Amino acid sequence: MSDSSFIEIPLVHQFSLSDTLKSGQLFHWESLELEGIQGFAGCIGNAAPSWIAQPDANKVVVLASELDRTIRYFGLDQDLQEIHGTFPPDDPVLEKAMAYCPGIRIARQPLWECLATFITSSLKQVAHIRAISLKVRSRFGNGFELGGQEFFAYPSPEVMAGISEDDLRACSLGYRAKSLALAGKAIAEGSINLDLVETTEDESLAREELMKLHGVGEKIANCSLLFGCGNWGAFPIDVWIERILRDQYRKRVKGAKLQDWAINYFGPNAGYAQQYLFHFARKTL
DNA sequence: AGTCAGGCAACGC
DNA sequence: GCGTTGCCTGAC
Repeated sequence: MSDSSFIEIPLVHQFSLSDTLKSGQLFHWESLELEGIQGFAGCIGNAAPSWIAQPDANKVVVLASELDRTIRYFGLDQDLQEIHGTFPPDDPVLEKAMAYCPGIRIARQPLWECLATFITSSLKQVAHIRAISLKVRSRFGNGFELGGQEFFAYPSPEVMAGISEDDLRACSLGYRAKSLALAGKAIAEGSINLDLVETTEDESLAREELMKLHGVGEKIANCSLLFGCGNWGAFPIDVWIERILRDQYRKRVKGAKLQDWAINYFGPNAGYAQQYLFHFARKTL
């Protein structure tokens, strides 16, 4: 591979590849050194693997062949100032969280692999989610070679629909195997329409469509909207966010009431604010 | 050995 | 509507 296969991306705003990869939205990127540069590689959708590295804070390089895909996926084209401008003013907790990890971006994952991965995340820790993702990809997804390592795309809904629940259970999925198998079938046969979820302007319609799936509740639906549909207004509440809203923001309510408060308080990019709070809470509290 | 995780559905009230 | 309980698995 020649030097010309890399392209350096001009950074307009702060970016931290490492924080973004560790912020609980992406679970399949693996460290890979190419031509002496330490980076990370992974498949985006069904395409050949992408690779990205950040040799120093202001320098990001990617594979030229996957340039546009990688920029879009990691949100390197996003206008952070505009997003931050919609956050509530004078919020010391959010300011502290943003100062802790100012380079986090919300990725734009292909919706199906995002949804499927979060279906498998229920009541699991990050290391488990990574292990499950790797097993599902390597057993059932298309394989590619890059830099002497093998990488796998996430199996399509059609492929997933053809896998038995027992074969999925062999990927350490436990009771989540049923949900994943059913989701593949529902999407492959068209009873759940992911194109609608992705394109509709009606957020509640999109959320309801996702929640028709067995194993998809409020939290996983919101993760899919936020990380898979670019809907930065969606605000997933997991135990970490619930904890920080309770302890730092002194909110005593739960469930739908907490959700309503957060959407209203954090504004149109509430989900983006959530990502800073989440990473901050998980790493420091 | 028991407990507990980045949730959900089913069931009880 | 609200609160409780079981669920696969792996890590401590």
